[in-house]
Amino acid sequence: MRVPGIIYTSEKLMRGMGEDEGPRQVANVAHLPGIVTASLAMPDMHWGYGFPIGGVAAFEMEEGVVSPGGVGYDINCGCRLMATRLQAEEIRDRLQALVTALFQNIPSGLGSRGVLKLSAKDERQVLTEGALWAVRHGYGTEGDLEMTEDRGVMAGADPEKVSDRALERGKDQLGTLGSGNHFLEIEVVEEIFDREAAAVFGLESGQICVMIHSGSRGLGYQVCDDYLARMVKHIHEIGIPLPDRQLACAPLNSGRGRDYLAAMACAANYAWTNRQLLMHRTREIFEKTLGMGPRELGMGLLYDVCHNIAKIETLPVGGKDVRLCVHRKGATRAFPPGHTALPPAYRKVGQPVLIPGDMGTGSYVLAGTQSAFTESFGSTCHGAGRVMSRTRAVKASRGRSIPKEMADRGVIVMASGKGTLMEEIPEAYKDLDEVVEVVHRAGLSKKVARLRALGCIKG
DNA sequence: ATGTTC
Repeated sequence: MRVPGIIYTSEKLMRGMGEDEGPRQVANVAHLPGIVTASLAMPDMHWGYGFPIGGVAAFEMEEGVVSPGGVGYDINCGCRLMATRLQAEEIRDRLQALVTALFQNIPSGLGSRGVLKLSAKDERQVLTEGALWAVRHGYGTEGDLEMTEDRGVMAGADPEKVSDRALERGKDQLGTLGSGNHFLEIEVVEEIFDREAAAVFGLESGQICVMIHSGSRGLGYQVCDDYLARMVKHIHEIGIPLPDRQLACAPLNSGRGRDYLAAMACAANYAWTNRQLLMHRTREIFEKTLGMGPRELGMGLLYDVCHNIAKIETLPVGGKDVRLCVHRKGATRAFPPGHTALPPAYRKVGQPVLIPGDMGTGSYVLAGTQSAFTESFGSTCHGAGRVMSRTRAVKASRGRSIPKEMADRGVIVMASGKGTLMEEIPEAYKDLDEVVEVVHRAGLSKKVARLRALGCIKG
């Protein structure tokens, strides 16, 4: 190991990890060339492809590497939260109608196709412009871009570096939710922990919000797969033996490294466009179902932030500002108060951090901190994190009616695939409250509000 | 996460 491994966790969460390979993977990552300070993991960490999910690793630009496994298969998987002007009691009687309408009008599930069929030219524009493409075509407003991390566009995207197969998979999946842990959820603000930050973010108790958790769909998957294959082929050129082939990577200053970053940026832009379209459709569905106008409904974007990405960022290392390639795989950016990357409206309190829970549980809104900036490369956790494999979860769900169990917990869940619900049972995940408590106490982000799920659509 | 191994 070139640097230490550091896991932010609690005794309870660590015990729950059992034989999980995550901690070993934290150590494996610490072998990579150019890694800076430490290989980190957040309390929601668990086994992933090469790098642990919930992992953070930063590499210096000259000697360092970029690794597709350090980003994950779902490039720019992330969350966006919309804050409505509605109070929970106003929509109690319309909740089922809303969930049904969302389920019927938002394509979800494995291989789902969207309403849009992109021309080759439009798809290239999506890949370079990101969420701006959606806004230019009438799906949302300039204000939405203001509240999206990096305004919903990553620089350096080059569609020439994206394979024909990835382009093919992407052309009809825009505006689709996907499968697995992805969801669109109607939630109510249940508890406020930080009144000042909540007020700045426009959150109040009893308020209805909508959380969208989705990513870059088949296109991002294909980009990851293509570049893993290419990097594994040249793995010997790294010059040192790697503890795991799944750590396949390329020097940041190599052709392969630059090509991956250019293709990854395309997938990131696709994901931001996707969440922008999902949000626009959600606004239309709320308006139609409730018979209300946009003014009355609110439904402004509170924030959109990704949790699977590699980004070139300037961060303090040993008291000096250094340009680094920060890999966040199942980890969320959590930039501090005053940082220029934040929308001016939020600069006083820090970046909104959106933490999706497991199915039907709800979400947290946190705020980024100065300690995250100096300690964890401006990063915090990304969710509850699996504690059970998908296959184990399916086994544990046999003979049960998951929708009924969710209904008994007071959450309406509609899903296109029965298998997904079985994989996503709450007991397959860690305790979200415990995960958030760890990052809060460690100072990596501070609790602002907890939202409880009311209705949820899934793949 | 993923047209769940073209």
